[in-house]
Amino acid sequence: MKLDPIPANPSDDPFDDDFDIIEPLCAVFRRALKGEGLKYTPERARILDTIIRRDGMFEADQLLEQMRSDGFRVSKATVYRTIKLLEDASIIQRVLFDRDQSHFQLAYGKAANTLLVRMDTGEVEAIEVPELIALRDKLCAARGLKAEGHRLQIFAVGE
Amino acid sequence: MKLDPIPANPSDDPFDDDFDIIEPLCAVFRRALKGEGLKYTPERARILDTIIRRDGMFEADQLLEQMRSDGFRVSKATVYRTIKLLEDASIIQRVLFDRDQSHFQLAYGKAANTLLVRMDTGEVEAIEVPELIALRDKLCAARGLKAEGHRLQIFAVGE
DNA sequence: GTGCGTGCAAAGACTTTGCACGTAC
DNA sequence: GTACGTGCAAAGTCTTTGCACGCAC
Repeated sequence: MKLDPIPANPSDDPFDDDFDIIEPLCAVFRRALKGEGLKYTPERARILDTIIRRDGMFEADQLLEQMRSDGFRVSKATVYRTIKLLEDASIIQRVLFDRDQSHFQLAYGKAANTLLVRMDTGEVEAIEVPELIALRDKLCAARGLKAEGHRLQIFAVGE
Repeated sequence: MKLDPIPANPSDDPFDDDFDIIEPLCAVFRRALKGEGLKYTPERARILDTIIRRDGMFEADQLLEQMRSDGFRVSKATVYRTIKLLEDASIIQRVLFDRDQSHFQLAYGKAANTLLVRMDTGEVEAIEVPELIALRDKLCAARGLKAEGHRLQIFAVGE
């Protein structure tokens, strides 16, 4: 994929009002930015909105392509920079199951560190596994360590 | 890291006889290569041997550096090409917990899919967690799926 | 108005590939 | 002797960064 120069924008104003129809997360992001002395820009709002609409795993340039096909002017650099901010704000999290590219998913409000990956359909579902915390803490304690987090990916197929 | 040109070789003959002191895995690799009509070369033997001696997680250029400091002439390209062959032969497996680089580990004979990553020291230990299989199978069964594999990373610090 | 943000191009980091020469079989 | 392998350099990908202009606060 090799698209850097931004194509002309079909709609004149890239900043219109329905970009934040999903209020809560935008508010979270806004607050996080303000806390760092950073600004809530149309581009950042759009990017988060696009992520929310996708509602699934995404890659940086999927996001870029989708935004462009939706008629938004955004640069690759801004997408990457915003992804980093969203990660810092714990609104999205990096997944890492493909060696070529980083994948991300919404993470806010859930500790989505267990993924059920369907190898036949490609679907990825974030699931809750409370038992894992106990298991992980036990394993660490047995070695004199303190668990700070974990990540589990389960690969499955329908039967 | 930026070292491509191979430095002059301290020992004249890069191919001496103790490169395959650990017989079994070399034999496995040799057989796998023969099966594909490929050749068992000194470089390939050395690379596998170096991996076995390390006995832990490794990255492509760690391998390269170690081989060079051991006095072997090998190129980056050959290391990458051989890693791919070893992966195909299921002798090593790719780990993916760092977004910058692929990590690998010996895979032959064990299913090392749980990693304990020490965030303070950077150490990574592959551990066995039999309970995980049952847990994972249960989660899949509850959704009408069949588990094919899993991968767990636990992040911890000393206390 | 100031300082952060954006787009663009270029640089970076890891990995892959084309080519000519060399070697395992 | 032939086909595969190697080293080197260059190209490829994904991601990051320097810079000048622009906008949110």
